[in-house]
Amino acid sequence: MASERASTPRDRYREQTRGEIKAIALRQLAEGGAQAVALTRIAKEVGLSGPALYRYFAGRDDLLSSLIRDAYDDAAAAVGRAGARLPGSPRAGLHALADAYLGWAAAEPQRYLLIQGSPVPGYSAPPDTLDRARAVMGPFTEVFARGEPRDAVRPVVAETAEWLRTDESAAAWIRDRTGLSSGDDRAATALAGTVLAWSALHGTVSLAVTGQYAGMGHRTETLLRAQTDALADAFGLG
Amino acid sequence: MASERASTPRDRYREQTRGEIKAIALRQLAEGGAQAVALTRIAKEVGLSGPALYRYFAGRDDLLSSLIRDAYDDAAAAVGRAGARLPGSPRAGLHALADAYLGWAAAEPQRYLLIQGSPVPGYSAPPDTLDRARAVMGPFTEVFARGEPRDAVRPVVAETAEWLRTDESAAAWIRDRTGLSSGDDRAATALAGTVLAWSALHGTVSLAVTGQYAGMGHRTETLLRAQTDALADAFGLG
DNA sequence: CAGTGTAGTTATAGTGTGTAACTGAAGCGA
DNA sequence: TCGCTTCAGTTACACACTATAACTACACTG
Repeated sequence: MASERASTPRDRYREQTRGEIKAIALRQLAEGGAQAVALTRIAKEVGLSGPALYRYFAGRDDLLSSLIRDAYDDAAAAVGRAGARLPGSPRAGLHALADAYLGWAAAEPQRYLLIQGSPVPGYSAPPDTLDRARAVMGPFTEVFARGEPRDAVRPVVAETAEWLRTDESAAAWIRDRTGLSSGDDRAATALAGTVLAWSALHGTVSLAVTGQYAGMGHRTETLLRAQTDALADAFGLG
Repeated sequence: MASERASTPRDRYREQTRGEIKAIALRQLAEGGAQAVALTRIAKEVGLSGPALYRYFAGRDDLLSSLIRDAYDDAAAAVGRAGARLPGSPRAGLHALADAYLGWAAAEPQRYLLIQGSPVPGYSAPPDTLDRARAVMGPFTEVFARGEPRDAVRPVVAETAEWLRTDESAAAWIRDRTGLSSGDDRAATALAGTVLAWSALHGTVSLAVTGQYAGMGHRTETLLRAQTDALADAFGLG
């Protein structure tokens, strides 16, 4: 995470302090959500006095952005690990990826909410967020590339094909992940499935993580499995 | 909303001031999200000085709770209006309800996030929230009561049936809405479909409302239609 | 060894929630 | 009508948090 190529002792010390600050911030995040990450209390804990933290982070937003980047990378790694050993059938692959996604979110609820929860107005995401968000969902493209869209999702595939025709960045991403050119129908299918999977996952996972299924007799895994199975049916995944 | 049966002039005055405060809070909410609702700035605007607001609301949480209650009622009314004139086919009915849900959320994004966004840790929802949340989704039960679950969603229906057997409050709710007894398979189908619809709607609508589809070539309506069509297929809605 | 950059300090400003103690007037019963 | 109570509203204050400014002291570099 923190580049260990720090040359001078000063740089090393700096990196170490930055790391300590982030570690405490991460704990505060886990305990009370983003809202609970407070520079003053971090400073007290790390043994510095208030404004000293501004030597290490430009401000609270900068610190949160750093946590957000790490969270995206961590989530992408978790989903990526599942993607690296996908089972043969696309449907089983989709389930494996969805389980990995839910598993990470359930293990790190506040970090999930940090990247997927409702953004606080006033906070603007760092520009590299799009790439990182794509990285999380990347493995899903490979699964849906093998789909054969049914009626329910055909309008989305059509819209996605149109999008791929005009957005070079999205086309390049799909090409890198699947090797499919933006003219290929399968590219649009892959991307459409990924977006729909993201939407479905987000719905169930965020409700689960915020405890809104509490008091209902549902296991989150069962709900998620139903969503992904319905999606797999809609994409004709075998 | 505000009971107009206030007897004494004092009560009337009080209700009026409460209304003014809520109106300003609502505007601040619309402009900057829940985080932007600040008692001090409300006080300045209404011409009072700070602590005076505590005569009208026990605190910031109390004011937000009041806005939350109103938002639930408003959302329930919007979905309920669609539910009152449902078309013949259950699938068309599901689409109409989903459109009404999305329509309300898109028209009032910050109020939608207030009730469905990630809750701020530290804030605890008022106890009558469950009833209000149920009221929003109520019309969906009638649509799914006519479903015939396919493989993808059968495990959820089974879990729901078990839940209905043990939770009298949930059973009573379904009975009131659909007239189905908790032993009836259709009761479990209705409730399972509603929970899955809630999850799918929440996923797509909250991503749309927080602008996370921006830059993608998707219309939210198309994505939502695909989700609901897939769900309709999974429940065999004609 | 002089000069520079940087980690750290205190002081201060600003914004927000919330409590305490007081003031003054409206409402009300005898 | 007098006097008590209730309540809207005030100022003063405590506390938490973000952030900037101005200063100090040390370490590194030429």
